[in-house]
Amino acid sequence: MSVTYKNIEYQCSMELTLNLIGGKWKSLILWYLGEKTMRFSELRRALPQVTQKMLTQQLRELEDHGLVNRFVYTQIPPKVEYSLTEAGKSLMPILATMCEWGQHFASQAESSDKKPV
Amino acid sequence: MSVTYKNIEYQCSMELTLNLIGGKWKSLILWYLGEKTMRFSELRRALPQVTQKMLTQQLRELEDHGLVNRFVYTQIPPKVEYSLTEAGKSLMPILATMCEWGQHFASQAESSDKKPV
DNA sequence: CTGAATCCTCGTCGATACTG
DNA sequence: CAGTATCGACGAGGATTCAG
Repeated sequence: MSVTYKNIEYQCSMELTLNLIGGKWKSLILWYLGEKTMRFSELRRALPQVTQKMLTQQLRELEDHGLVNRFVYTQIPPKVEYSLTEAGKSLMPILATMCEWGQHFASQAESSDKKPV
Repeated sequence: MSVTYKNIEYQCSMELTLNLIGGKWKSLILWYLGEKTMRFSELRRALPQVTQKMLTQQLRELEDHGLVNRFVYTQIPPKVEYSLTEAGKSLMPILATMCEWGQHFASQAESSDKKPV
């Protein structure tokens, strides 16, 4: 039942998965990278509400967990491209399912929230 | 693309889903309740590492989000049973998939982490 | 352009004590 | 049994500045 990753033990492997994608912006980052490889500045434009610090941090963690590839072009000005690893790609169906579920849930909630006035 | 729930707007409905199940102990609680209805004290025993405060808090949130039913037996001593709503049950396949993915991911990582000494 | 480093705030969570 | 209330520690995360 329990799983260990990076010296951290989880009661259930589901917890591990949530930890990998549950970062504040990770799911969105993965989602964008799922469509195409992106440069750092592209991601910044795509996610304006994410501070640079957080974007860098989340990308580092994703890279560290082997979900994202970081490719540096050694040149001036610097250019860095991010893309999904195979592990990252294998996550996409889950994210897609969560996307659908969330949409359905929200529309259900909306109709039941609309109490008669 | 964006979704609103409880007056909070998410860029993607996937974020909403993560918010609903991403609480520190929510996934585990849902997982247990997925197998059977449980009393508060049963959950406590099943999740010893969760403080009573957190357990109550997470259950309240799950209930508030319509994922968990709370049924109070009006008696002395008190008895409260928690179970999944239909929405909560519909979440189980996602949790199961995350469980499998996490397990697979961990075993992959393990083999590649074992660097030759 | 892509980052690292610092400071500071604010929410989360654990520990503890109390209640119907 | 099933909570609520309060306090304090801790860390995530934002704003800003500096660097290669």
